[in-house]
Amino acid sequence: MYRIGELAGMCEVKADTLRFYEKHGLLAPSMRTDSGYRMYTEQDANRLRFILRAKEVGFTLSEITELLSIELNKSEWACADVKGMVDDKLAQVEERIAQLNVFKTTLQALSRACCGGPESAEHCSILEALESSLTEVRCEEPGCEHGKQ
Amino acid sequence: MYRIGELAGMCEVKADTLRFYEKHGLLAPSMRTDSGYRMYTEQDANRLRFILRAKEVGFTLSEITELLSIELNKSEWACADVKGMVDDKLAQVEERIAQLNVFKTTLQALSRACCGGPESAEHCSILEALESSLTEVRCEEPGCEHGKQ
DNA sequence: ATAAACCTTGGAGTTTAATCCAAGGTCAAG
DNA sequence: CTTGACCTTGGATTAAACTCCAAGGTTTAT
Ligand SMILES: [Zn+2]
Ligand SMILES: [Zn+2]
Ligand SMILES: [Zn+2]
Ligand SMILES: [Zn+2]
Repeated sequence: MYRIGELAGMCEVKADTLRFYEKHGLLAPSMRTDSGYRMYTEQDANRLRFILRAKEVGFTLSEITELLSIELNKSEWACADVKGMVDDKLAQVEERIAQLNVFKTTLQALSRACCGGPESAEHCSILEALESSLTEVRCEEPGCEHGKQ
Repeated sequence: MYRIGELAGMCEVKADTLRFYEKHGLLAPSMRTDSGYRMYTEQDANRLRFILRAKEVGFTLSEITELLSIELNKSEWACADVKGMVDDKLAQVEERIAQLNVFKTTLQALSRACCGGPESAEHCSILEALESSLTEVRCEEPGCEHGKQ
């Protein structure tokens, strides 16, 4: 049996986080002492580890709530349900990666187009691209060939 | 000159968003009518387009505020300053992509390990992995070979 | 002259995942 | 029997970027 601070220390979260999880229905201690202290069992600790592992994979707390409700009633759910959640999350992650790759490509083009020198940004091709269009990225600084064919 | 709704429609944002940008110092209309209506000039519209392009690249509004302050005082800044911001953002984006790739890899392993069939999730390898460790991903369903060497 | 479509303001709500605070109660050591 | 470390509660705050609302004023067209 662990007090809140012990369990928190063990799992490298803050006690506040455990209270937060309790308030949001993810993890309640199995007991309280007579004086009201939360006492977590080993089973509670395992539940917390489940939560933290699911977070590592990118599930939100509300998705984890769903996962937990499956987990403690496994026989009423099919593999398909569980795998569906994983695949949905995978699709979300992939979509976000794709969007970030668009950002990345544009940022790389902007970076390449600017000489990054100490001269005035008056003709900085990054600013000019943002002013007019992200598709035209060329450095106009005299003597600077960045971004030019 | 555009009324707020016109400019919003033109740039495919909501009028509320323009009021929000004004409250946060990103974009104020150059004039008001006698009755208090916001009137945006073509220059204001260009500033909005600048903001929206910067958002497309993944800058936050507070970064865009900084970018705008450079943009309207270009001569006091160097190319290095501007490129520095782009490169910082690029590094952030790359870091986030790397984290998401970790999620993705683990999710793929989880997905591969589960048969996704209609049978009970009692022995679902996804749940088991979350219960014990993300590194052990194997399907224990009788007859199911997913995730097994 | 009246209805529809637009605009104004201030303020509250949304989402996510905590984090922090104040005022007070509990427990073990010395 | 008093410190100090720990615990309790409820409620406020954070960041980000909107989004919505109510109550009322303005414009424009019919
Ligand atoms: Zn240059
Ligand atoms: Zn430059
Ligand atoms: Zn299976
Ligand atoms: Zn399964």
